[in-house]
Amino acid sequence: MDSSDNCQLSTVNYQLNKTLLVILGPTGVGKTNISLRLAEHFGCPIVSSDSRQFYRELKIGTAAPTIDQLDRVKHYFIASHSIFDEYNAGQYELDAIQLLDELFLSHNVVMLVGGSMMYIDAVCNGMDNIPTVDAETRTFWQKQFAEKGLEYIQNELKRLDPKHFEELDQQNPKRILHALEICSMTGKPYSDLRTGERKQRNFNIIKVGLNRPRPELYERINTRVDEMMTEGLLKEAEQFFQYRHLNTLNTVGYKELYEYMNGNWTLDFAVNMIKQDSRRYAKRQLTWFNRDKEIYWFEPMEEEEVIEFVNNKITSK
RNA sequence: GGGCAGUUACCAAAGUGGCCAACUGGGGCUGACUGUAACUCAGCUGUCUUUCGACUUCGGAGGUUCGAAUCCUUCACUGCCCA
Repeated sequence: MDSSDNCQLSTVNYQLNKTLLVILGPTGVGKTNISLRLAEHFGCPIVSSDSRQFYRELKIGTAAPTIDQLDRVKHYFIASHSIFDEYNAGQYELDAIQLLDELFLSHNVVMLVGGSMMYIDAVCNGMDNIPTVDAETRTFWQKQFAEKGLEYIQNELKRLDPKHFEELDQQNPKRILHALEICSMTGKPYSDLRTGERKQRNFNIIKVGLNRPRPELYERINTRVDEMMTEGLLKEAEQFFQYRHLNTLNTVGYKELYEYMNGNWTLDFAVNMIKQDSRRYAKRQLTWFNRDKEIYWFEPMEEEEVIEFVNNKITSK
C-alpha cells in the first residue's frame, strides 16, 4: 500500500508539505468508493473517522469496507476495537494524532474518511482536556436522573456550574448528565475545563464534503438497508442480542432489530425504522457539517474533479 | 337497485354551531451538540409576513345563521351490509 516515495523533504518545514485530506459526508453518500480511488491515486493510507466501523463485530450494519477493499488500500481504525471496549472521541483524538505523526513520516498525504462529526473535529480541531468519566460516577448520576427526574439534575447543574447551565441545552439529559459527571469528578465547574481553543496541527487539512440531492441520498440509504438485510444483518445483530444494552450497540441498524427480537416490532417495521433512522442521521450529519465553513463541497460528486481540486490545493501550498 | 357508515392539511386521526388554521401521532423540514455522539435534545410544518397580523381552507355546489369543518339540500367518491 505504501507507494509513497516522498521523504525527500527538508526537515525544517516538512510539516507544511504534509496534508490530511478529509473526506466527509452523510451516511450512504458513497464515501468508501470514492475514497478508495483517491487513496490509490495519491498512494496514501486511509484513517477511518467512522465511530462505528471501529468495531469489528459490526460489519454489515455499518457498511464497513470489505476484505477486498481493505486489500486495495491500507486502512486504520477499521475493526480496530471491540464493542466491549470503552472508547470515545477524546481517546480517538490522541490515538489518531499519534498515528498521523507516524504515517506522515512516510507519506505526504494521508486521508481521513468518515462521517462521525465529533470524531472528525477531534482530529482537526482537538478537544479540551477533560477526563474520561469513570463507571461509578456515571452510574451515580444516571441513578439520580432515573429516580429524581430531569428537574433535579437541572438544579444540580445550576448549583455546580451555573455558567454552563445557562449555555447548554437544558432539556437534554445526556448533556446535563455529562456536565455533572465532570463537575463531580474534578471538583471544578465543567465550564472551567472548556477552553474552546482550537489546537494547531502540524499538517495541512483539506476538507472535502460529498453530498447528493436529498431524494437521491435517501434512495441510496433505503436500498443499502435492504442490501444489508440480504447480507445477513439480522444474524449479525442477533449474535449480540444479550449485549444490546451496550452503548456501542445503540446504533442505527442494530437497535431497531433488537426491538424486533424483543417482540415489540415486526421485522418489516424494524427495517423501515432502520431506513428512517439512517435518513435522520444523515440529516444530522449535514447540519453539523454545514457549520464548518472550511469544507469544500462536491455535489454531484465527481471523482476526477475531487482529484484535480486536491492536486491544485496541494501544489499551491 | 336498497340500507348504513364515511370523505378534515403529506399520511393517520380528533373536532360535530363561535374558544378552529383546526387536538394528537407519524412523516417531512430546520436547528443545537467538546468525550456514551450512528447518541441525545429543540423548533417549525395552509399561504403571505421578521413580529403584530392579514388571507384562503376541513370532498364539490347551493342554503340556513350575526357566525358553519360542525346544521339542511343536492351531487360525486369510498367502505360495509342486503339484493
